[in-house]
Amino acid sequence: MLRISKLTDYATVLLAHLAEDGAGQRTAVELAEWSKIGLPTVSKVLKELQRAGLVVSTRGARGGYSLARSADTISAADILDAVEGPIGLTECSIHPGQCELESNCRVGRTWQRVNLAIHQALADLRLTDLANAEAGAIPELIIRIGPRLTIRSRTESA
Amino acid sequence: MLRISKLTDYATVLLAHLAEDGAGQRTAVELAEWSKIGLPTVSKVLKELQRAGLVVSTRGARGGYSLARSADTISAADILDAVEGPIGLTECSIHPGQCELESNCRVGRTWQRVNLAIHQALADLRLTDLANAEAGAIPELIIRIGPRLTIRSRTESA
DNA sequence: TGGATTCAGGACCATTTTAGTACTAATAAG
DNA sequence: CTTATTAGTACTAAAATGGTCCTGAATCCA
Repeated sequence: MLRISKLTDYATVLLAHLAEDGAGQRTAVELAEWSKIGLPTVSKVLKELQRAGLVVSTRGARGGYSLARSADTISAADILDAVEGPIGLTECSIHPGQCELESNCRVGRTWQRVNLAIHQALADLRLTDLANAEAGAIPELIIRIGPRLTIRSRTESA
Repeated sequence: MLRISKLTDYATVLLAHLAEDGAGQRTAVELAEWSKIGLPTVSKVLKELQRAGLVVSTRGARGGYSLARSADTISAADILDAVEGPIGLTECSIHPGQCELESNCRVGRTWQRVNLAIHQALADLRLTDLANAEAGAIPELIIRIGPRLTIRSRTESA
């Protein structure tokens, strides 16, 4: 099934920590120690998040990273886009017209719509939700593609 | 953003063709010529689909491949699972407990639920839909994660 | 001013994954 | 028996991924 990269996963872990009450500013070293992720890797991820504008950094002694805006204005889609770039589900999601198969291909359009739908759903999932998962902040999660069925999953499985 | 592999894309193209009216049985050679995908690759994909039970094959002269069951009982999730295996969005979606970060990690559970939701949504997207995308067979596509927002996208964008 | 701290920007490498190929064996038809 | 066609598997090449390292730039503080 679909996968997010480890680096994206790290990014969400780190951002969720920065989003905790009064976390304020943290250095890469602190975040690495807390998360048990290697320092160089933590640095790399944070640098990418900085470029994407999700965190702000201050250099020098007493520097560090903090969220660039409030946790409920940062979405999972923002994080994905920041770390993995806007990679589509299929080649033709990003570069339409470059696929030789397109003449025969009836499935491309559908994949593009699936891609869009997932993206939009993730845009509705906020860092606040990620950070407070166990507090039951995500009471339901619905993904529906096509008119037939709706699946609901309540917080505790099922 | 999330990505499906090229092989999975090929699989949907090929299956969609097999699902067309009266397509019946086709050889790997025919499918390769029609789709413009290389023969060895087509063969590889079809073999995987056969192992997964999505197509049936007959060997020997006059052999070939055809759908194992009707196109509306084959879902996009079936195809993904067949070609890519049940890879989760994150490591801990598949092997819970093997991640050193889990103690601190508040985000894992959420990703697992996103993973599940996407999977279930794809289970509702049938080969019939993929094959007939332009006939408007997918009037709406809704993915919702979290209680806040619902996004609808009608067939012709937006 | 100079040293210490901390981030920025790359280059770089190792490993894994993905895509694609090739070869041999098995099965079926005629 | 010959031809057509899939099954299985091993293999290779290319790309993506994860992770490291080094050098430079900003900032603080003594």
